[in-house]
Amino acid sequence: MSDSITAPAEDYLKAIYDIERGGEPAATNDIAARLGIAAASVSGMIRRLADQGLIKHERYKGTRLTATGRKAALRTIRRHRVIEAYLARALGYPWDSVHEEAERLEHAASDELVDRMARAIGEPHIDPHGAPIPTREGDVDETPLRTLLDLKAGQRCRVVSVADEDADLLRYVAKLGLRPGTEVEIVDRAPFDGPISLRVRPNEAAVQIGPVLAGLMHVTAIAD
Amino acid sequence: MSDSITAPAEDYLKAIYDIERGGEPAATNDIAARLGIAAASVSGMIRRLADQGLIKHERYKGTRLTATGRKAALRTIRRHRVIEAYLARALGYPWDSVHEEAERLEHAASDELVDRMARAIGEPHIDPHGAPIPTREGDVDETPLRTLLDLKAGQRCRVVSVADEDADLLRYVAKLGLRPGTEVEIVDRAPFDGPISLRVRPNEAAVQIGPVLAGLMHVTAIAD
DNA sequence: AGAATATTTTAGGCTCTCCTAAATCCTATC
DNA sequence: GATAGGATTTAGGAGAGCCTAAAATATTCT
Repeated sequence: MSDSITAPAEDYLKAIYDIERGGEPAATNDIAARLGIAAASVSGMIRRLADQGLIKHERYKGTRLTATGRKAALRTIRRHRVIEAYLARALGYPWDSVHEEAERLEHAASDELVDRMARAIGEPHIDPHGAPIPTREGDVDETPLRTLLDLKAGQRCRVVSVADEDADLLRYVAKLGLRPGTEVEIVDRAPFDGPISLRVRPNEAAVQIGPVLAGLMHVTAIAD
Repeated sequence: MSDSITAPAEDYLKAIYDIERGGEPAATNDIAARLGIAAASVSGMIRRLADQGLIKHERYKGTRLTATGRKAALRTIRRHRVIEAYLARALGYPWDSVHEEAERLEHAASDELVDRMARAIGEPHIDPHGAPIPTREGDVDETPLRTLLDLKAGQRCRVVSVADEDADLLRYVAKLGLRPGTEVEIVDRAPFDGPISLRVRPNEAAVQIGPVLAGLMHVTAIAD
């Protein structure tokens, strides 16, 4: 069975894909941190994945996905995001709790099921957090996104996605009115990594968010 | 983690539950056959399940579920059957292919998801093969069912369920018009375990089925 | 450069779930 | 009531995936 990809292996591939999007090969430590396991355990799995031709690893340097590995990662990501979208739209799940359920289902659902789910909700191209859903063929929009940290006071933008799956955080974001799709104006930015002041709705008080949260809010600038 | 039930353990409990319905404690060999693994492997798992208090095992005698084990088995069976029903009704799965998908999902789906699925399709009490769905509380109809083998020529009955999940077999059963709910009359029974002749629809030719298939067809007699 | 620090890998262990081969126990038949 | 044949269990082993502790390598700082 050296060709079959186990559930943990799928998680590694997803993690490596995400980290690698930053440009650099994925460091062992970063993979370990993202998966919440010991770095030593990652070394072991890296060997197995490399043996399967899913990744390319240079000792002490880092890890990159091969074309095969990338495809496998995107398949898992598609499953995950389609399932999230389906749970939210077809079964009434709140957006802050779809992630956890999808995290388990993505390893058990067949491609057939995922396709049926996608069809049932009209072939969505984003998940409930605004992240793009890869196509069956493995194409995704990989345009690098800006976050609220990249904008200056006075600029306007639209929230595209929230780069975190923590339920509490998502609930907080929703409470502030910052769900994907929302238009926002940067009212003010305090210096020294201070809070950012946003106008979410005209004629309402601005809301303040810290730089950590701001860095998780993917946005597109809106030409004025 | 001695209290958490792994996916393989859930499969053992389901198997034991099914076998035990025959009245006798489940034999190691029968469990092995049903799960498609070596008998020696079953001995090992039996020890673990007994340690967890899920089963009672008497060496060389057999295995029975404890109350806790029974509850766990029924929870898994509920998951499985709700998922089957949901796949068929909400996602258009053909009845012959829901089993395989449900077999994997049942170990990954949360109770929350299963309940939402059940609600979405109107809290069904049977799955696509006619098998009863246990309630959230773990109650099931365990009335012993008769099969076509228990009836004589001339008797009429209604197909309740098909006790097999093989896709080809299910397709064949459907082709004969013998889906659960169908009314059937025994036209003739050849002796010496010969074929059984059934009238499925009035004014149509009788169909013949062998004793193996007949033994899988659960029915209730209809008072004439 | 050389030492201190951080990262990564190796070594050795553990659990789970499966395997085959060999013992052990039960039962049914002669 | 001994024994053959079948069922069951034990013994020993394998691979996945995790762990901690220690060794190896890379990087950073003085």
